[in-house]
Amino acid sequence: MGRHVVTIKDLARILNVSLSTVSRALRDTYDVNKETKERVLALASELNYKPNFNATGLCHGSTHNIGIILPFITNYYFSTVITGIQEIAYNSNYNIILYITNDSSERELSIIQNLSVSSLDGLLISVSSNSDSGSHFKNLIDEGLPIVFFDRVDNNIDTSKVMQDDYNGAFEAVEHLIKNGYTKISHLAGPKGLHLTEKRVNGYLDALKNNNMPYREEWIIHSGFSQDCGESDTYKLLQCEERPDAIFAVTDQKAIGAMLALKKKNIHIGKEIGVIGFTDDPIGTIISPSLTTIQEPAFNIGKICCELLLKHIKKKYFQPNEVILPGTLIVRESTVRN
Amino acid sequence: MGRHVVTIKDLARILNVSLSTVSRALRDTYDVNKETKERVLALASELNYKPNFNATGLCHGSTHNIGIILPFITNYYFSTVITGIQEIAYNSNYNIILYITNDSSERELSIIQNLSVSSLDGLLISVSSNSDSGSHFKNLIDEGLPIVFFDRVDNNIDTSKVMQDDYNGAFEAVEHLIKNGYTKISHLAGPKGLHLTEKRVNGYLDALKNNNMPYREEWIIHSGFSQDCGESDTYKLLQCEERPDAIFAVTDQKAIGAMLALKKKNIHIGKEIGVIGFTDDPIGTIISPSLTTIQEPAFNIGKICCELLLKHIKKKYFQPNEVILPGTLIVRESTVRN
DNA sequence: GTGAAAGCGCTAACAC
DNA sequence: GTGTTAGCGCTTTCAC
Repeated sequence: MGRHVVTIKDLARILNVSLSTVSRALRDTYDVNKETKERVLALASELNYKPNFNATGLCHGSTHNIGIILPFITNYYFSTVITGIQEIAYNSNYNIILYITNDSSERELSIIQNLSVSSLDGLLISVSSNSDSGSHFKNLIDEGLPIVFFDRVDNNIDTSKVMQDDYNGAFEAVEHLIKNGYTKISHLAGPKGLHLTEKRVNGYLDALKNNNMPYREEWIIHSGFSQDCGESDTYKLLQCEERPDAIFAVTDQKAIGAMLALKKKNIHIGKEIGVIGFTDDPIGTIISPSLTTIQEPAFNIGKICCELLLKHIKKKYFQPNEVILPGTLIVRESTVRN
Repeated sequence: MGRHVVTIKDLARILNVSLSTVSRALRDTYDVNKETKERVLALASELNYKPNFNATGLCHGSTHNIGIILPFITNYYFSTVITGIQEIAYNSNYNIILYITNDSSERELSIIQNLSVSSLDGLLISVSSNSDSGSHFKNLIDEGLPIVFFDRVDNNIDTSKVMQDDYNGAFEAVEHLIKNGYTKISHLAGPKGLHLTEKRVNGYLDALKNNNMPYREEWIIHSGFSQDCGESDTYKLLQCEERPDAIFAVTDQKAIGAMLALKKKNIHIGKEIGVIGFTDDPIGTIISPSLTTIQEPAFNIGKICCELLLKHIKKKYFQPNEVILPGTLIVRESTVRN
């Protein structure tokens, strides 16, 4: 009961061999008498021996823990990314330690400042809006901690990054609207200062330009990622001097907010105003009309950023790598002008 | 660069005092000369000293890590519970290590078997469907690891549990349907063998009985928690000899599936067939008609189970505690017979 | 009030 | 092929 866990010492005592022999047998390394090894392994499994990670960690200077710092887990995108990360980590025998910032830059800062570098082998990060933690990330990197950014990256830091193709996704979304006959296309953008926001805005602007479509400053509104922001921004859009006939939202969440606003105003989605999102949250198939969107490869982003991090951990000087995964246009009802 | 992290030794050398003095100063314990202490603290903060958790863990036999084992994180309920857990853990300086079973009992088993008890101070668990890990949980407990179950509990194990009031929630859901004039009430139940499933079934049955409502075996269908299950089960329900006029679904996800099926069959939700769920997933306000449901206190469940676990960790023989949190009926459009 | 030394569980030279 | 020993970073007696 009293929490006595079996140690290597117990095994050695019982089998009447030395600690090192047990250690060697357990790790299947060096030459150990086959028979001895089998006896050790048998006893270990019988007594349910498990190595103490604190001890192995101390010896190796490693912990088999990787940290994840991200804004939220309560949305489809992030929870799916984590599931992807976890898939790779699990198969490679790494634990994942979760830190949630609630998209608050203060919380993010406090997490990083209190982070014990020695209790982590590596770190996966998606920064908060208005993050001012750049220099702290740099400190961590200087202390030798491998870091990979995903989705919301900090562009001033030279390390590996994994993200969807924000620019081309936005470009494709807007071209889709244009092809379907919409001519006054607005954009519900993300918070300013986020790399992802900027990329999607640029994709939006370039698609308009490339197709000689009109652009008005009042058609682009920056705010948070929430559904509520999408809803209230849409009311503003409806007040525009020149009312838009289509909305490209930076995320599905905001697109859903927009649709709710349009419904409340009895505006026919698709026919009167087209709506396209970005994510492919399953909710887009449940809402009516269903939501056209750019699908993000969330699960793969999780897998790939974890794989990349593990490479960094294994090779001391692995070259920083930037991976950009393409999105896929998924056409549904919200952009059909029937 | 070469990953040299500042240690207590560095501080001692630089300040020309002994290791123990530094250690004592840092932990604000024993008598340390006020001035010495200040010097140590100043240098520590200047050099950004962080204790090595592996080392402190080894000394104390503790790690400040708590594990969470659960089926999924990609749904509203679980991701919200985790956010609650994280809130408490963060404030108490504990890390959370995430293990996802994908609702597979094999994966769950493998996770538990490979769990190094010595790398965890405690464990929070929501079991997978068809879990057969009971005896393994018992082993962990015998080894002295504090465990708290939440939501999906294993009833054969004597330890703390935190859950919503499944029985009364179901009871209230069904009474609500009855009050609104529905008389042939069906139940899309969860997988057999899960305590939660059973409780909700019992609440359903007792509410029918108490109100002298008819009950037919064909009106209750057991299957998984997914939306797809809800959808296909609903088609079965529509084939019943005596077609039900209301559906109580074990979760909002299944209720959503049911609504989708009803919509495809052009059945008027509310008027022809009422639908009520259990969770209060935000999607219930987005779908049309909006979904009546029993709200689960997911965030609080997370907070409370984490608080309870911390109590177990601190007191060696803390009495197992069963906490049951009430749900709240939230009436929306899907149960209105307009 | 401070230092020396042992030890947490394990690994890794270094002997033999 | 196996044992001995030092040491990872820190805490904690036990001296002084």
